[in-house]
Amino acid sequence: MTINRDDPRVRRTRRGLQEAFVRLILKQGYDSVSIQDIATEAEMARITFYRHYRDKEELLTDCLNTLYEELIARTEHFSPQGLAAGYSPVQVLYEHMQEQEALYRVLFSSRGTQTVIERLRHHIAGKAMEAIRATGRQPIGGLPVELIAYHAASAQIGLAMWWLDQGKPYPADYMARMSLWLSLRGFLAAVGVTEYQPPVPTLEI
Amino acid sequence: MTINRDDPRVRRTRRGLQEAFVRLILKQGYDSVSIQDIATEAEMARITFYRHYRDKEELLTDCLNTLYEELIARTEHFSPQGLAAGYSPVQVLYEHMQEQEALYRVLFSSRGTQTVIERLRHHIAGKAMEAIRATGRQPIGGLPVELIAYHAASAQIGLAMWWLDQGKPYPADYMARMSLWLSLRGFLAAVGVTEYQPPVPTLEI
DNA sequence: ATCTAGTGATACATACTGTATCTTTACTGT
DNA sequence: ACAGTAAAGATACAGTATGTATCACTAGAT
Repeated sequence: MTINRDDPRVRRTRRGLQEAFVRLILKQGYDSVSIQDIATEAEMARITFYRHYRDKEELLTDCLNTLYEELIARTEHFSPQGLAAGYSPVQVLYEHMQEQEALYRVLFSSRGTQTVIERLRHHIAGKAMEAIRATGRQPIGGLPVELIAYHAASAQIGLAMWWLDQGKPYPADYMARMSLWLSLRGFLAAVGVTEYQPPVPTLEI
Repeated sequence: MTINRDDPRVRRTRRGLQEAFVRLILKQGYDSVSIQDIATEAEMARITFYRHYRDKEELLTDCLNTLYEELIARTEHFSPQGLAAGYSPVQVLYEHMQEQEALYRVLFSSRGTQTVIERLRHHIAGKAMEAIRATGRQPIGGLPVELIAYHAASAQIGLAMWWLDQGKPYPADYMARMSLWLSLRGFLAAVGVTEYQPPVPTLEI
């Protein structure tokens, strides 16, 4: 007696619940949204929620899975060569974010722990900006300093998370030097490509 | 009639609650820990929790703030020059993670939305690994391919989050090209430093 | 030794969760 | 168009978590 997802009533209901949930999360944050809230916002009986989802978590996953699958489908076309050629899966990500801004905001929306990570990232980015200023140079191509700094800070924190998650496969000291080196010198230098130097992006085409 | 934090009983209580909370989060995940659970684990009356914290969220913040302050204090010593010289705030981060592994696991521990980000990061890292293989070269200095890939993927996603958070200050297209370029060429190239090339880190000292 | 402030025990109102039962409404296939 | 079926609505209820109030107890400061 499972529910038939092709039934138009079911599609309406599920879509209604998903959209209501997204609106509420953006308005008041994930934790403080109750299932009654979702049902009320979607103008449905509370019990209808339970006919489709076990809990809030499952509804959230459902919302974001669709988003994820959509993005993945679009990046499948890319050949590895595309990466160096300028147009890349990253481009697809940004386009997709433009289209699905609300859902991406939910995806990235913070819970308690996230704000501390945010502050940490901000702090590391600040250190990076100091380092840039200390060189006494202007970034080439008018690259915004903030952007360079957050790029580096995100890489450092992300790699640190990966390291813990993987059960610390390398020594901490090696990771730290490695992580910094990669931010300083970049992907191409890491694989020994020196003959190809991609052009610096500029704001005005 | 606020509580005096210098009272040894208060310090004991708060520390007990914090430690109990961390244990429970690592065991069963943030969402499924109730305040009663925390009190039981800390061997205290439930009402004692409310005398110190408004809710779970506040306790979590308290736990992580201490961690954050500790880390920040240690990175304050660094001059900007240190960054290029090899020893950096990143090194301090990894050392701190070694010491406070449990708390960092809580900090990075995932909620629903996080696992989708995780999958996204994994996917982008996969694309990056394809790109590395497509060059037909071996990473210099025996750098692990996975590490290079996750470094890049984290930077891309982190910068995308920053972009949304800042209210999309630059065009999506520019961000995408910029973000990719930074990963490819790195921080030093971005600020036009070509005369200094930091040595590639190696595993064995 | 005494006063004070923090903790424990108990109780209670409220809100949320998850399920059960029955009725009403909307879709499907013929 | 209509009968059969499956989903949604209405109502109710048990179980649990939250947040607060009151009073008794006990550890710490002087």
